Amino acid sequence: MDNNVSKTNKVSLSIVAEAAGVSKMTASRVMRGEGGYSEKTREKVMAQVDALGYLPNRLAPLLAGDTTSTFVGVSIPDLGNEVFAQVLEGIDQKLGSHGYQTVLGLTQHTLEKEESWIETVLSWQPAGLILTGRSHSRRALDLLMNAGLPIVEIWDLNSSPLDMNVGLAHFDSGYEMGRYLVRLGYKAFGYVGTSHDTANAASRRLEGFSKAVSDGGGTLVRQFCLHDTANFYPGFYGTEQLLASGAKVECIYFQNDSMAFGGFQYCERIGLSIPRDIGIAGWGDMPISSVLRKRLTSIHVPHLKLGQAAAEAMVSRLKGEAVIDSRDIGFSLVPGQTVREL
Amino acid sequence: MDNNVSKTNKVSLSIVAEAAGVSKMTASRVMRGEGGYSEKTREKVMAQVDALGYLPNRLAPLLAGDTTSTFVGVSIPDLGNEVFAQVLEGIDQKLGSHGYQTVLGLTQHTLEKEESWIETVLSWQPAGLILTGRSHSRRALDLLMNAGLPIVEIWDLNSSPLDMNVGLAHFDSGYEMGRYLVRLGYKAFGYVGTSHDTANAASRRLEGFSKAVSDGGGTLVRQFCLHDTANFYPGFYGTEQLLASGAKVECIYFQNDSMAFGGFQYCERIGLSIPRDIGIAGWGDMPISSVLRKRLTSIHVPHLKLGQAAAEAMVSRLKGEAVIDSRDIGFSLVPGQTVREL
DNA sequence: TTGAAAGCGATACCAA
DNA sequence: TTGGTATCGCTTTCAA
Repeated sequence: MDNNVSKTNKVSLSIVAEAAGVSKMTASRVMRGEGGYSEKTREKVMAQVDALGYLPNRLAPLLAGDTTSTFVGVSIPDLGNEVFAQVLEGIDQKLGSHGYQTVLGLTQHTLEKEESWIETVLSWQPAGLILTGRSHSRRALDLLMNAGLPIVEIWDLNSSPLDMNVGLAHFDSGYEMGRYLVRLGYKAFGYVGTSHDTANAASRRLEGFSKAVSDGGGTLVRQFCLHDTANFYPGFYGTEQLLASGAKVECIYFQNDSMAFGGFQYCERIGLSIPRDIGIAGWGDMPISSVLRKRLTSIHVPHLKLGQAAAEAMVSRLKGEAVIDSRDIGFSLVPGQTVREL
Repeated sequence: MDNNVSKTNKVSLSIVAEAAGVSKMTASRVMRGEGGYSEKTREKVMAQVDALGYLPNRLAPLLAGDTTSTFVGVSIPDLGNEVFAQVLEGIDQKLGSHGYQTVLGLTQHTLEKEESWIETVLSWQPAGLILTGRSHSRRALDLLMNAGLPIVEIWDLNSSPLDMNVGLAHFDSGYEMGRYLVRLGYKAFGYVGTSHDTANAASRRLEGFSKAVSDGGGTLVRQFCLHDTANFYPGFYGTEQLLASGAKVECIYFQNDSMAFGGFQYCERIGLSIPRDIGIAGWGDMPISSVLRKRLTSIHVPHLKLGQAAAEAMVSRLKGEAVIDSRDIGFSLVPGQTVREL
């Protein structure tokens, strides 16, 4: 009378056990291969596993609280910015190689989206969380504290992380670029970037840059922050706006290389020669730079490695190994050919 | 750093209920706001929810089988190819706006990784799966059949999808480009792409292109498939190899615009003028094209929309609404300025 | 080497 | 408007 043909052809462990003529427990032991059964039993069970296409339900042991889950929540601002795509790729690669899966959350740079994503993902009992950025909403912080699971905050270097931290000193990278450009003799600068919340890493780069410029006696004449993704076209368009504003700038600092390339293209389009007429500096040392005749003056950051290091920190912690709380992934200046020489 | 959290301060519904002096069921009703309780009771319960920082465990109702989960597995080949990053962004945006979350799987273009990811993700009872590509390993197919949940296969247009399908006719898009270029008078072609499994969409574009070329009396003189990501540098390097091989080509067809731009840069580097000396055609009408003085001759594909449409199909199905099994997202030829004129 | 029973957290169902 | 009980799939604990 009982057609086990219910709409979901769920094959559970007890069905397998029954078919194999053993108890649930025995079947469970065989599945986990932890010993305590005869070879003959193993064969009987495995035969049914294959025949029925049994796939364990990992939610059950998780509920029972014996195990910790194998997925890690990862929040990323957006994927239109190639830099974040690379970080995510690094995270997922490394997580995957250790048997963990990525649950993605795109926050679009807003703390509200991050908060609601955190709430949802937490309700699934993830093993841990990897979050981009150091600032979180009040409620998100409460949730995170309460959850008490491993957290890696990436991107920014953070002297007082929630838990673990992998990132780089954005302010310093901006400062170094500013100092470099001032030393080359530039005095009047422009900036083109995108604007999200004010507390993001790009703003901190700009702060560092700005400080270096004023420390060196130069001026940040004008800055344009567009409401857009930090990609090619906004760089192009932002540069158009900057130059059209009448600001006299000798060199433009961009949020990243994609935007810098967009700006580069705009400058050449209107007949400016680079670096003769105007200097261009980016950030990230992104892939496009490798094919340009004039390599972009930029800051090299190992994005993929940053993601991998974050995932490694998470995995180590989950395995109960010792983990360095904070890791500086570093950066280095790439002189390039888009600014004048000394 | 204190790990007073290791014991997981599990606040369960019964703890909340007890603290509020009501039964689990009453507390449950309040949490779900489905009515059937007094205002006073609601207040008592919510006060404890706040005080204890209670967060529901979504795994429990899932286990009981009453609900279907709110996460969708999404497999993507890689994120180094901007095109896929956009598709993923479209998927996650749309999924998120309907309360679903993305569980990411990067397959690195291998069926084996896809298979093992499918197995893992299935064991968490996802609501559905969105898979890139039409080909799956034998075992993956078995798993998918057995799971019996909604599946959207994206990227390729597929006349016999496992379930639902959102994509475009890659062969046709290659054919259209080939025909266009032949009509412009080109006879000898080269191709530069990346090689993964042979059954992927890019190969189908190449097949279509190749057919159009021979139909039009032209020749595909040489093709280079690199083991790399379809990004700028491989396009640059592949073009170098192609031209160094001594093949006489008048026009090069690339796997996508990123590679095409890399090739463009190589050609100009060695003094070739485009399109005077050699023609360049890409695919995808990717963001970089918007800032180039000479827009790339390409095929426009609405990547973000493709991702969104896939997520919409999934959500509709999950809501029990009628869904068109197969959706052609379309493409259109972008003439550009990197090939000769008629 | 095997099995029976309890329990994880939440909800459906039925009772009061 | 409330609460008790069974249940989902699996593992732990304790017995045989």
